[in-house]
Amino acid sequence: MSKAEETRNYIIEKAAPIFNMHGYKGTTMSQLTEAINMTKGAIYGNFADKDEIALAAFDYNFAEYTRQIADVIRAQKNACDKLIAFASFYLDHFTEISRKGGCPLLNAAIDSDNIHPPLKKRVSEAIETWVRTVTKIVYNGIEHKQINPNARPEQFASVFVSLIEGGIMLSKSTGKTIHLSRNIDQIIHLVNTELRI
Amino acid sequence: MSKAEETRNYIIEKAAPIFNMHGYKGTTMSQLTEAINMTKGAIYGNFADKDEIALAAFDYNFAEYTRQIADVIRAQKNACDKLIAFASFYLDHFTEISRKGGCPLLNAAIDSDNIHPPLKKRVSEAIETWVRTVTKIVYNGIEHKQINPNARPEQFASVFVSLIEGGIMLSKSTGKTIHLSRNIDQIIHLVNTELRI
DNA sequence: CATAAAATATACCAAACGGTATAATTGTGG
DNA sequence: CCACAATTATACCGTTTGGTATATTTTATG
Repeated sequence: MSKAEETRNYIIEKAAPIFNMHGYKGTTMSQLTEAINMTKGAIYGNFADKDEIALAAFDYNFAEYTRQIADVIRAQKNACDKLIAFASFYLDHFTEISRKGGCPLLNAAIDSDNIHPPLKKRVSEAIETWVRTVTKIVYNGIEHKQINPNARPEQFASVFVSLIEGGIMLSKSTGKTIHLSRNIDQIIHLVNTELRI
Repeated sequence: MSKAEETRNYIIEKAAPIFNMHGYKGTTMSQLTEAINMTKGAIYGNFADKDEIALAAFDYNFAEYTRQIADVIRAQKNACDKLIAFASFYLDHFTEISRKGGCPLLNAAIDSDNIHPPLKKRVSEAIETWVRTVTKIVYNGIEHKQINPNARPEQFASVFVSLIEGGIMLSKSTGKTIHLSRNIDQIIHLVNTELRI
């Protein structure tokens, strides 16, 4: 990794939580220079504009979650257990997620809407990727006779993602973890009663 | 209603969708003067600062939904039907909701986080009010022997609100109504299989 | 170790930001 | 219809915004 790449990664790493916490418009170059500990000239030597940093920051945040979720899923063999581990990840790490400003997917989806089309497009794709991941787990479960063949994978995926995102929103906003906790319970209940064979 | 009140309401009415679409930081006084068709001096003659307009705009948006939802709920007698009508409202009016920038509760919750504590507090209270409304419907249903006494009202309420908000987020971001549609189906299914007697 | 190239800091820019003092206008009660 | 008060428009303020030209420093290479 060249020096340039290293610096670029360092900037993204520091900028990512700032953008996630304050949003695109809410994040200023001054905040970034302070957090990154570099001058504006230095940052602009590595990025064309604020947009490019914001997009890279979102990609970084999303990749970080993707990586962690992938680990959690891989650790389970049964499709139902994969889904439960997936959902439980958010409850188990809620404090940390909260400290970093909440779910980047949810934040960026709301934040980019009407103010940043390129970011919105990227968020939209990330969401679809995520829904597809859940859908695939269910299909695989059906294939391996771990999940009821009457299950509707797409239907389940939308509900699954919504319960997680909705739960994070409720718990983050009210400061009460119980909402997310109830939603994860619901997911586990759904998995065990409607999916699991 | 005095002239001053009338003007104040007019300003709020015009400002509300702007704030809902672009967020607090994303909304500028220039955007407001243009939409309201008044000069900055005139607006500042009716409001102390941007904050006051933003808070009033959120209250307006929330009240607007509260009013419509109340009508929809009142139209049904059975608690289960109230819940289904409540949820269906969002699917039936999704196009309009989308055009106005999505759910104000969700938008303001994300938008105010880390950048506007007074607004965040108000959003938090609004969310709790909303969850409590759903909870009460379930409790009333149990009381009137329309809902299974083993139902858990608080659990259901968190799931109910999350499925709606999560569905709006998914559908709004991806541009595909199907996500919200699946979630409303899930709510109806839950009501009919787990709540309804 | 000299030197060219790459990266960073300094100092600045125009534009847009939220906000305000004051003048012009409009509405209103006698 | 006049006079006073309330409202709105004009013109401006200091600050901050994202961004850049240029000087300085650091890094890599022969």
